[in-house]
Amino acid sequence: MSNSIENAITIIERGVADLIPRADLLKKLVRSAKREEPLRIKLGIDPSAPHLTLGHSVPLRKMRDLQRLGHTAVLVVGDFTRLIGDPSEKTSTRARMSAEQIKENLATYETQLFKILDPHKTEIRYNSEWLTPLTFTDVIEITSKYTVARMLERNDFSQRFAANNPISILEFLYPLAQAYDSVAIRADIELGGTDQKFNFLVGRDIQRAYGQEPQVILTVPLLIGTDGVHSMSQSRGNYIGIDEAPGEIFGKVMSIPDELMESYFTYLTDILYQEVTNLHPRQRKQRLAFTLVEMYHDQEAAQHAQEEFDRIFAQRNRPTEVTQVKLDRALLDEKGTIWVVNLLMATGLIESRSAARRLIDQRGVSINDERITSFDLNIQFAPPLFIKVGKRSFVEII
RNA sequence: GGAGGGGUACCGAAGCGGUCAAACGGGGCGGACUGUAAAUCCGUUGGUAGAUACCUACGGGGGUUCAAAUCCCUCCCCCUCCA
Repeated sequence: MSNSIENAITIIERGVADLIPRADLLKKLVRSAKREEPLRIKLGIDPSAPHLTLGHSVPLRKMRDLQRLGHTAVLVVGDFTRLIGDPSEKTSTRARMSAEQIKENLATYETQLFKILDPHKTEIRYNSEWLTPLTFTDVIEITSKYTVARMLERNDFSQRFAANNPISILEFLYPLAQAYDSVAIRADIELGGTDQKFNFLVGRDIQRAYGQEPQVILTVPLLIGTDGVHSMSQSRGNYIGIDEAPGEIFGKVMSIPDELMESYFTYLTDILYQEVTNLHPRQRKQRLAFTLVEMYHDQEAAQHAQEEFDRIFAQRNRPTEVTQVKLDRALLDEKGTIWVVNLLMATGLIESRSAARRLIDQRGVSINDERITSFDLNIQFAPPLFIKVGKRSFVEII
């Protein structure tokens, strides 16, 4: 075996959870090298939320590795499946979406995708392209190639079946549809999170049934979100978007539980965790935050974000830049004063007057660095008024 | 087709005529402590009200009652068992 193939395998295997079967990958790599034909690597993209998160970046970074080895990324957008939704899914994560919604989300995807991927080696395909034209006859043919028993091999299904929880027929169709995607794009490798393993395996079988060589399965671990408990997702709100502002990314990273640092370093950066274990946990996390901001913005932004962070949270100073909100002068009385509650509402940071009162009661509000202790208070309006709500929200009223 | 169980706030789950804006747990938010970490402790978690009052809320609609999340009717939805 040539050095370059060996080298490629090493790169591909780094940070991977499953590689099934390894021998097939080898075979494909060798053939690809010999024929100078790039492998087609499939990665499913779910258009259900507008941002790409650090969670998505895990398989995307793996994809980038593969691109660097010369292979082609084929991103399959599940627009068809999204249009249909899933009746048995109560978490609403699989709710039906309109074509417009999907389109809107997708519009924001490309620039985000190409922060990681090489656009010249990327194909973006929509599965409605080949799924929509299928007839019922076609669908029946596909279903005839798989059995219920095999479907029930999926953990999720078998558990629900055993617990007498409903499984809709449609859910059986999803893995088949996804498998058919692999047929349609002639995938050599399918890449994704470990939760996709079963679907990927179905893909192999269906490809075989259609006379294709089965794809190799490459899964990466699911990244735990900022809450330290559940995998990162936008519906859960425990995510960090790669298109978020530098300060946001930095702050969110600093708030992740320490236990997450190793996986974040390993799956999100090129830094080896062993290189940073000697640092104080706070320094280590700071390094992580800095690196991630640098990756998705630039070094200057990272520097700035770090300084701001220290300024606000370590030294408890005001941030250098604060959102400014112009006060509607009609809210002022003849004496030029304004009721605190109204002032807080003007910041746009608070949902209701009741919430504003609560916040004041809980000593969570300060104006010009002075803590407000009563909501029965009129403030002399001498702009700018610097208002702090909670630990991390600042507004300047002008 | 038949029998039964259920739909309560962000989630889970009590309540089953008044004392219910609704116990309890989780989550969220605020405060203390800190490394905006974790853990811990305290508070808070419908809206309006310059606050002891009002309005909207317990699947939808209608009714009984001085009074309903709680009783009745009806509709919708979910689950289980039998066929």
